[in-house]
Amino acid sequence: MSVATVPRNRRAERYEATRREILDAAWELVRANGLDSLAMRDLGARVGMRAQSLYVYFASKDAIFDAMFGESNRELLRRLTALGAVADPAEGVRRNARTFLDFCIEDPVRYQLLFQRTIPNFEPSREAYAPALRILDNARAALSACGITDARAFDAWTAVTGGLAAQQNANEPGGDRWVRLTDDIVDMYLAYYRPVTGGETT
Amino acid sequence: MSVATVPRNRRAERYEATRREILDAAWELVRANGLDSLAMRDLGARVGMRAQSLYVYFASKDAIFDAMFGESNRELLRRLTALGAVADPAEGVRRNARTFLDFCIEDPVRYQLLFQRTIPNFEPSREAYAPALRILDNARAALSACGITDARAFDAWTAVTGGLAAQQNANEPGGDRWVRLTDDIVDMYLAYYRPVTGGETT
DNA sequence: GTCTATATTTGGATAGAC
DNA sequence: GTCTATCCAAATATAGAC
Repeated sequence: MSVATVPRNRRAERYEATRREILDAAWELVRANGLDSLAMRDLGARVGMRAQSLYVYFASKDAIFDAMFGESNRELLRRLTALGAVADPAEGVRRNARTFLDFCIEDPVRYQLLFQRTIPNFEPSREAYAPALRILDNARAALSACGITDARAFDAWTAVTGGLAAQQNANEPGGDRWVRLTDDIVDMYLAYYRPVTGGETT
Repeated sequence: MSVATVPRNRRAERYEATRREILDAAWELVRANGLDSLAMRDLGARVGMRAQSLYVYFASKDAIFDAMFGESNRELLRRLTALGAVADPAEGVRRNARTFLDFCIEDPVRYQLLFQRTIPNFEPSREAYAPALRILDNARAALSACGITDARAFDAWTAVTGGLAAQQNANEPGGDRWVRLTDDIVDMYLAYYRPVTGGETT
């Protein structure tokens, strides 16, 4: 249990801190002006640099979006895995849905970046995208605990939960007109797709 | 029953025909290259004009998008009203959903224009948007015939149908992995939201 | 009604000095 | 690692001749 096995590297630390600062500024700007109008000039100004200096920290504008995409995905995955186990599998599904939807509506711009893919030419890297797969696995596991394992049923799940988020952000960002229906929608879904034998057994 | 009460105006007809030509070319271009990369230069070239000459027919690029938005909305409304009456109200709901979803997936770019609102700064005019309200009324009427009149239930309806379209176009444009679930989703929805007394009575 | 010419804006990115 | 100086490209839109 050594206290400091890894020698600190002040240069690298400073570099990382600056990257972090740039990303934070980027989030502020896109929340204020929209995803598509993030400009390197503005971003530089926000952190007290010229646009050109940003290229020391990020290879391109898309690399900045990619970092934002990646950290958002990791955050959602973190929240979902933090939920832990519950006795009632239906409650597990409900919590999964609520967590997902809270995440989607608390920052519409982040939602747009992750799920709408509206930035011209931007394609997330495999690394940034990876957590999304585990997020889906997480939902699949929650449904599986309810005895729902069918692939079509899972597609129906992504459609109904995604639909709530989409309607909310498109028609009433910041409100709760659609997301407050989450529990109803989960009830409706489980009533239809849960096998009558019920249950989490194999 | 006069045959030609309105005198033809060859000049105006030519003008309208050219506008139509420009819009058709715009549709071709956005389907090929994406909504956001529609450029006046390219559009001009497509119809054999310089970009500048397009301004004789449309005041701005947004005016072109607005015309596209309007005609798409009118087309969807036309299809929905053409459905007419059915004996079984549940079948009416199903047809409404199928018609809507077919429309959404047959042209993902049109879907994006109407429902994703991803073009920077573009806001449809009131006139172009108007049919959307009647499209919603149409769905409300179909559900109402099933005894579903609650506002929350209607929001749930737009979420589940919209969710199918969104998932399909986002994850598998051109495919049917999600839209083929339409009838299941309608069954699920009606099973949950239809009052047990059932029925189309007043 | 179409053209040429041009204004204007915007924004990503590189080279090289310090 | 930050700067100045540029480059380059793309696009919308206007003015005015023909």
